[in-house]
Formats: sequence, structure tokens, C-alpha cells
Amino acid sequence: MHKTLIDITNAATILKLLGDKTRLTMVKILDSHDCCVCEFVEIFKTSQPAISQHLRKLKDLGIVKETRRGQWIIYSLNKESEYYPLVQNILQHLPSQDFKLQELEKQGLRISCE
Amino acid sequence: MHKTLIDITNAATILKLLGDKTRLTMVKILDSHDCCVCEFVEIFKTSQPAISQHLRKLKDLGIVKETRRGQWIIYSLNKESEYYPLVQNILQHLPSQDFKLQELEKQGLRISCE
DNA sequence: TTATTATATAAGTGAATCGTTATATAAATT
DNA sequence: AATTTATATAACGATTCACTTATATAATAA
Repeated sequence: MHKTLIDITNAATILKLLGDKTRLTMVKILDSHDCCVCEFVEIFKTSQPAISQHLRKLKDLGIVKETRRGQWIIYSLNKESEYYPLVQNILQHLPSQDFKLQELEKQGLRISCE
Repeated sequence: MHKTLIDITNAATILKLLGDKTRLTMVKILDSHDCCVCEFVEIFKTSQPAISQHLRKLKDLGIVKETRRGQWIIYSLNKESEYYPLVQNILQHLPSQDFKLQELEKQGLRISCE
């Protein structure tokens, strides 16, 4: 099986970053659906700056990328990242978090960014 | 492929624990060789309490286990851990750290615990 | 039994981390 | 042009974390 070896210092940095429940859940959600900031704000019931700061860290390491769509900024997993294989491997061990998006849809909050 | 799903809160805890260069390197080394505390002290060139504290955290989560052998306590990976498959998966992405043990042997320091 | 060696624990300190509030920027709407 | 909506950044406080020094425990050797 192909495995890109990752320098242990960089690997520790990535794992530390993913070692936060909010960020780990974000990444798991992004694994199946792109999302904008406002959706995460609803999902995690925390402040918008807190969400932006988490996304910034993920973006700084190249784990996620952003695309502007009008006034919204859509985040997605960066599949070109050298860390993507590791991230994918980790995510396989986690249960789907899609129910969080489904709750949003029930409340009609997901549509806001589409 | 069998994957044991890990609750996302526990997964974040595990990843945070592995998100430290010293602990991650320890676990990678333990993946191929059992080690005692004094070896880690030499390898990481840090204090004995610092090493003991790292091992304590890994032990508390069940990632490593210990066996006393005379005055030494030998640490090894706990392959029965529910987190072992995840840990294994992560370690596959890391380059071998055996060279650190080999350096010890050159200095005749590894033999001390055998 | 005393000293030595290996390891663990406790307490304290400085740095890193995460959330908050306040403010800035940028696009869309009026 | 002014307002609103979405997002980012800055500054600060509380908590967490990893290390240090000092001390405790436990096995071995003298």
C-alpha cells in the first residue's frame, strides 16, 4: 500500500492540530461535504471568530482550502496536500458526522449558504 | 478493511496525545522495540521525570503498557487497545526512528537495560 | 541495613492554546 | 452611497501543557 512518509516533526504538528474535537469534527464533515463558515458556527454553537481561527490553522497547514462564492467562503479538504493520505487514514476510524449537517437542514439553516 | 470506529471525542484525545514530537517518536520506536525509561532519557536528552510523565499519559490512555523487569520498567505498545488500529495506521506514515536506538547502541547505552 | 540505581510523583513556572469581545474587510443589498 | 451580511484579525484572559527541581518509592548491590 502506498504511504507517503511524513517527517515526524510535521506529523506531530498535524496530529496536534487534529487533536481538537472541533477541528477534528470539521475535517470529518468536510470529508463528505464542503461547508461555509456560517454553517460551522451553527453546528458548533460557538462564536464566528472561534470558527474562523480553527479554519485558519487548518488552512495554514494546507489541510483545507477555501473558495469564495459571493459573500460566502466555502471550505473544503485539500486533496493535494501531502498530508491528505494521513488525514484520510485517520478519518476512516471516525463515525460520520453528517447528522450534524442534517440537523442544520431540519432547521433550514443549511440553505443559507447555497 | 476492518476499522474500529472511535468516538470523536476519544479520537481527538488520542490525536492530541500523539501530537507531541517526543510522544509520537516514543510510540514509533515502541512499534519496533520495547524500551525502558532510561533508554528514552538518553534518546531524547531530556530529564527522567519528563520522560516518565510522557509515558504516564500514554499509559493512562492504554496506548502503552509496562512490565517490570528487576529494577527496570519495560514499556511496550498495548496491542489490545481499542486505539491500536488507529495508532498503527498513523505510524505507517512515519519514517522509522530505529536510528535513534542504533545511536544508543554505538554508545553502549542500550545494553544497560538488558 | 545502608547505598545505589531506576522510576514515579508533586509542585512550580513559562509558554502555548482556545475562547471571548472589539474591530476590520469585503461583497451584496437597498 | 449607506446598510447589511459574511468572514477575518487583533487583543486579552483563562486554562492547559511540558518542562524543571525536589522528593518519594522500589528493587538491587555492597
